[in-house]
Amino acid sequence: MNPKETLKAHILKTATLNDKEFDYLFSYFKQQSFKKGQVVISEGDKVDHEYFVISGCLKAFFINDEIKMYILQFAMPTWWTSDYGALYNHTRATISVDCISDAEVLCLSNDDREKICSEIHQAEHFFRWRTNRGYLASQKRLLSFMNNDTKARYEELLAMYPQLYNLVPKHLIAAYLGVSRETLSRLYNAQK
Amino acid sequence: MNPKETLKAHILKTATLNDKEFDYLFSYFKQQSFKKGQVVISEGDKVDHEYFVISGCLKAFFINDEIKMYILQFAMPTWWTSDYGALYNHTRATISVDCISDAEVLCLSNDDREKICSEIHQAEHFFRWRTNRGYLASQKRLLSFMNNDTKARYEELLAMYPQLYNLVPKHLIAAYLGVSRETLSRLYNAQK
DNA sequence: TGCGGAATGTGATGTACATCACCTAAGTCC
DNA sequence: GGACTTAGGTGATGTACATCACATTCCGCA
Repeated sequence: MNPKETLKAHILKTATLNDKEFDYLFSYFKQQSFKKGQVVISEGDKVDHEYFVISGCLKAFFINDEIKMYILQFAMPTWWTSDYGALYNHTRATISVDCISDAEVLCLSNDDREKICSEIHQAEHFFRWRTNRGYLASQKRLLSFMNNDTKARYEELLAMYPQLYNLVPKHLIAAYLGVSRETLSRLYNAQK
Repeated sequence: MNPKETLKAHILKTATLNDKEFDYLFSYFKQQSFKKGQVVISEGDKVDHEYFVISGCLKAFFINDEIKMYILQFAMPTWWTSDYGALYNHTRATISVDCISDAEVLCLSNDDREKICSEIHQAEHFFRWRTNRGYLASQKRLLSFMNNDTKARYEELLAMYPQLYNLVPKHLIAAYLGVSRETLSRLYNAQK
């Protein structure tokens, strides 16, 4: 499926737009290609776009003072990613985004999103529901963090996204789970 | 400030509604009073309302298999609370909500919210931004969980909401931080 | 094709936290 | 106002994880 059809199918799941409206909306998106390892948003950047993933896999991550990385999100096809804190509050990026594999994305500016949302009620409806799903996912992950040990969270992650096992190096999985790579290694190499 | 004015001021911060539109929107809210300890949503309930806090403090929490409680949110005046997962997906409550103190709330059904959102574009706009803020807060808390130790998270919480220190028993603070009450007690009673 | 860096495995050791057990003080209810 | 419950403090002990150190394997690239 091409980028336009992918986005269309994605949006029509939650909003009702006719072809003309969708074409108008789509005209604000720019397609971009990235190579594996390429940086999309770097800490300190001015952030004014968000990204809809067509193919490949990106990661959104935070690096703390001790140069330790925590991954907030693996962004797979049909997922959206950016530093939303910086995007909405017009502050510099604290979250970085880069590419785990070659990737195709559709890119939309914050201003254009707000313009579309104010012009097309159903577009605003779509973005409300998209954020909603993100909120629920984040809350679920928070609960899992408090309630489950590392092993349970690891199995939960792989059950939800089996592709990650082959696609993503283990030290990045560890950075998503919030444990050291050594601990993760010991976990799934335990004899028992 | 009375409930109606409180809600109005809250909504007008992010949306543009004239008096007639706001009065119409407000007509869907029902006012409710709760006593300290009273239960608003109990695990297993059918959930069809969300709650806007006028006064007092509620908590939204999860209880795991070992009867350990984790607090997702302390809901203070002008905050919204519910089991949003259950509310949006029409499933039974896994999150419970009850009152830490006597409380006044305005209550809105899921159906009515969706009706209002489809009728008034600016209402949809408001609810998009509300969810947005929730999403960003949740993501921030997730990062804090991965990056900071308990002491730092405790100080972060009290710096952000100083009222909690007197309003909320310490074992509930511990349940919010995701540590045992013993650990929290030792933390701030340490001599050094 | 072979070199250098990245990814991964594994042992030794330290530490933050949980858990259990028990104690005291402060509500709260008939 | 005494009895019972709830909040909170503190010691002893166990454990899941981090950290450091080093070995090994993999893999892109000049």
